Amino acid sequence: METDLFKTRISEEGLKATKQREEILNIFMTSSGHQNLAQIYAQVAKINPKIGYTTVYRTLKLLTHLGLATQRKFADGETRYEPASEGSHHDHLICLDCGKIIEFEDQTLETLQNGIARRHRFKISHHRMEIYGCCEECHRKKRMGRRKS
Amino acid sequence: METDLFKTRISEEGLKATKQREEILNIFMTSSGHQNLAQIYAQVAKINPKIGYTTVYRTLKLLTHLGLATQRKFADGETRYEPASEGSHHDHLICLDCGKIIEFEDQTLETLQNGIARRHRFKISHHRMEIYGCCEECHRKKRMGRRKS
DNA sequence: GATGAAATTGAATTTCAATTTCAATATTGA
DNA sequence: TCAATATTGAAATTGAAATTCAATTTCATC
Repeated sequence: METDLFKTRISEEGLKATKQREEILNIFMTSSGHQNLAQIYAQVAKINPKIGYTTVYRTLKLLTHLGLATQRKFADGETRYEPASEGSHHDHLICLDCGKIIEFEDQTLETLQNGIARRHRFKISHHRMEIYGCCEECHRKKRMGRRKS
Repeated sequence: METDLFKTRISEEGLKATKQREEILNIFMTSSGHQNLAQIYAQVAKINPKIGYTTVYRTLKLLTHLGLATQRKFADGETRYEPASEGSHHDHLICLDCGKIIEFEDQTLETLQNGIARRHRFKISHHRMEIYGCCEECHRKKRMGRRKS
């Protein structure tokens, strides 16, 4: 379980492993990813309603700091979190109709960005690539709808 | 001047061309781009302090709707605007040290995203690619600083 | 140029997520 | 166990974005 890594990392930082943090960690790590705070809090509250919103907020911030979570901001401006264990680097396809977020990895993209950076004498820290549009499912639904009318 | 296109577009939409809008448009179109509302408002206020923050806010929203401005949200979450006339499509290199935003265009990237979308049976509307890191200037400064100490 | 319906303005307010405060409580090492 | 220190969670605060509404302006028509 991630709990061990969590305990190690947390004591390395001189912080304390609490019931709440472990509970939030477990729920979060087994969650589907790309959730906003309200969604994560809702999951936590279902299991332990005594844990406050603030604690969930601070724990996600902590997990991000510890490298166990990744914070994402897509075009809608909401802050979302995903467990950091999922394939170290990937980008996203985002459906504008249903909000579905699909992850993808592309080695060519990584190579390409190196070239772009080199041309501008820019030292890369990280990048972000998002493709917005319509997912297969929504596209199919649209076609169906058109046919019916 | 863009004012003519603005007047055309605005009457097409059944809206009205006002002094404030024209003034904001002129200031914005000749600005350096990638500014947030507060920065644009500050520029406007310097020239005409009677124009309210709200009007600047609504005018930028309007210009975006008319296709004369583009709204951008980078990782810091701030909403920025750039005149839409600048090369129709481009992406950004963002310096984490000085905040500089460099635009780039890359045809290979466009081709690449088409492939990614096709593999996921995804219909592209648009994309966003940002590379974060350190610009040449800041990198040089860092090296200098290190040498001195 | 005058008129009035409709749109716009701008100060103030509201919204809402993100963040901070602070007193009560829990954790950890000695 | 104890004390030092960190954490919790309700409530308050912040700040950008968005809305409200009375006063004002625009513009097509006369």
